[in-house]
Amino acid sequence: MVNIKEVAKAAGVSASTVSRALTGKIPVSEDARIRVMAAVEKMNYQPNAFAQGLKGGRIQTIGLVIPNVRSLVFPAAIRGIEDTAGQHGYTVVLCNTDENIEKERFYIENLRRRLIDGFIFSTARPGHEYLLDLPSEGVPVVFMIRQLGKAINTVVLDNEGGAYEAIRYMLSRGLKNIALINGSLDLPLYRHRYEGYLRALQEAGAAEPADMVVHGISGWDDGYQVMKELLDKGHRPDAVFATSDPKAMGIIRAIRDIGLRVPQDISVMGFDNLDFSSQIDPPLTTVAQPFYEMGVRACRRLIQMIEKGQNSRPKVEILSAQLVVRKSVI
Amino acid sequence: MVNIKEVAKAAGVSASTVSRALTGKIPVSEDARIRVMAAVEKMNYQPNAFAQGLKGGRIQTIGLVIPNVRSLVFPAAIRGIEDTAGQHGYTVVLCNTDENIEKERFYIENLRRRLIDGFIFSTARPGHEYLLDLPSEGVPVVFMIRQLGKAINTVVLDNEGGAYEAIRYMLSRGLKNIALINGSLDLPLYRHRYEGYLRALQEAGAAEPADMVVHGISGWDDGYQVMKELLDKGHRPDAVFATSDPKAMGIIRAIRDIGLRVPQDISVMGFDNLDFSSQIDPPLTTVAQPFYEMGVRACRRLIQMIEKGQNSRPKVEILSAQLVVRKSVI
DNA sequence: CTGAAAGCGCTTACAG
DNA sequence: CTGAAAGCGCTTACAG
Repeated sequence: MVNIKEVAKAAGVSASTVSRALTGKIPVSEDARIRVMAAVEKMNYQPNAFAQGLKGGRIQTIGLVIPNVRSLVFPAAIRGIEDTAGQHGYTVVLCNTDENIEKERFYIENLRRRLIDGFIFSTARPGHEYLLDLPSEGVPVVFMIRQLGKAINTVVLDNEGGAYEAIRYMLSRGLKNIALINGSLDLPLYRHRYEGYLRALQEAGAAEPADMVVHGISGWDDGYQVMKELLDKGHRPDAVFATSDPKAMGIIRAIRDIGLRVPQDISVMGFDNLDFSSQIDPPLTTVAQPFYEMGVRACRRLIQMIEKGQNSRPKVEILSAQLVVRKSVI
Repeated sequence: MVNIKEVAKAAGVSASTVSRALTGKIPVSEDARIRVMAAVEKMNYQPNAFAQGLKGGRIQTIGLVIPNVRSLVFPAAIRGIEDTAGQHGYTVVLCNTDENIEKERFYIENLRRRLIDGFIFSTARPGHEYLLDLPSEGVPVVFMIRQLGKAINTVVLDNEGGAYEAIRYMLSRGLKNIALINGSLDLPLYRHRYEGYLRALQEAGAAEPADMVVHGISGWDDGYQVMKELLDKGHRPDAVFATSDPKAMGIIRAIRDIGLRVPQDISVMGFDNLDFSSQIDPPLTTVAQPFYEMGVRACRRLIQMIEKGQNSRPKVEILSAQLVVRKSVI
């Protein structure tokens, strides 16, 4: 590959001038600039990123740390990040941690060694407080989807509001006895969905049906299992609020397995609006998360921190959820 | 971050010796090695990857170029790649091209500038023949899922065999009139599935039902649309072979929309075995692709090429498909 | 086996 | 505005 000296020679200037013309921070005569640009163009010169990185410059790479790409919530967010990164000339390194703190630490060390410019984490949760120290070590960090305190720039959903609207809608449809099948309360996002559920119930003067409120459920198999147990115990809620679309899918299967219909006998509300949630039977009524947009915002914020520095107080950006009415709620 | 000189000082040796002790290619006295290792450990020294890269070493990063992470076939393959890469100390840069050749070229240039060690492409298709030149420019390349000739190391599915088995199974269930709703014949993988379909039909002495064979269909919306048209025209196949699970989902919706049942009235066979294909109603009978395994193999091969060089002829590795019987075929 | 030195390809303070 | 030089942190051929 052609280097800066060859370009300098071709343009009839010094390497310094080529560098200055290219970075654009230090003034260069118009004449020199034109000759350099012509040579760069002609020779298809691309500065060596290692040399630039070694000089303490940015390498224009960000690390994206998530639990698992196979979890259906992440692909859209990844696209948002990657598209935005690409527009700014950045590249994205993908890391899956499986919620495993060892893997997470490994990736952080490994990536810092490469002097990654910054990180986006979707792995924040209790036990991962050491992530909060990264900024003080000079590493720009943004949290996305999941949060952990307020000391880090964060982009999340209004989980409380989304759940609240979902329950309000179900109540408005005449549904009264609404079970909740929720994820782990370790994660604020599930805690907030629970709080939204409770608020809507309270406002309607309804009591929490405590024996039909289950936390710590994840994915369709778990969802199927817990719903089956509820049904086996004789519970017959009017509706179930599943705080993720996969759980909703398992729940629908369990309901049908005992010969009941969705939504005629039991309504099911999901949460996420995954790409295929419109395709299942019945098409899922659910709360949409703007995953792509979250990715875009998280990435923009990170790049801004990388390029302009963190000059203001960290901000927790909360995006609105949106109810998507389809056919799984009566 | 601590650099090699500080480690050298602490260990009472020269930087050269530290480097040699660490890389391990050039002999170092046992005594020196121990002192170096102790200092490295104590100071938590990590060599600067830029400096190493600048010296012409490997940067231990591979570029993964796919059409779109949101396409449900990729996440599992990505995990296979990333897990394997991680085991070897490699990091994965993810690039989405949306089948757009400009984006693809942009990424290739951008990544080569960073001296990526090699590429895995899932974007091979007619029009992308320039990818075939990469190896001659010294860039290790592996194709995964999609192939383009035989000049590149490739990991793909036995698409012909998978389709053949699917049709054989349907025939064995007494299904005769089997429609085909297929993807674009531009891609060898769909061409091969078509060939498998034809072979099974021929062997059974059945003719190709030409007016119920449609190519160029992609995704559930397309699948829904084309099935609806077929049905509207009065076609009533015994079964439909959809060459992807998303197409199968759209097809099932279309069948139900006109009041027919799956599989009692029309059976539907998918292809892919996506994570959620067991969860839909009816649970999808389909042909499983070992996506994770394909990722593992592709990544292993690439790392081998990076570290050992391409010393043998390129190989096209063909993995077996497996029929997964569930409930959408009678 | 070991150290001093050169050099990878940039950027930037220094001197003009 | 411009060039020569230093230096980022490594690795490795060179000399011993």
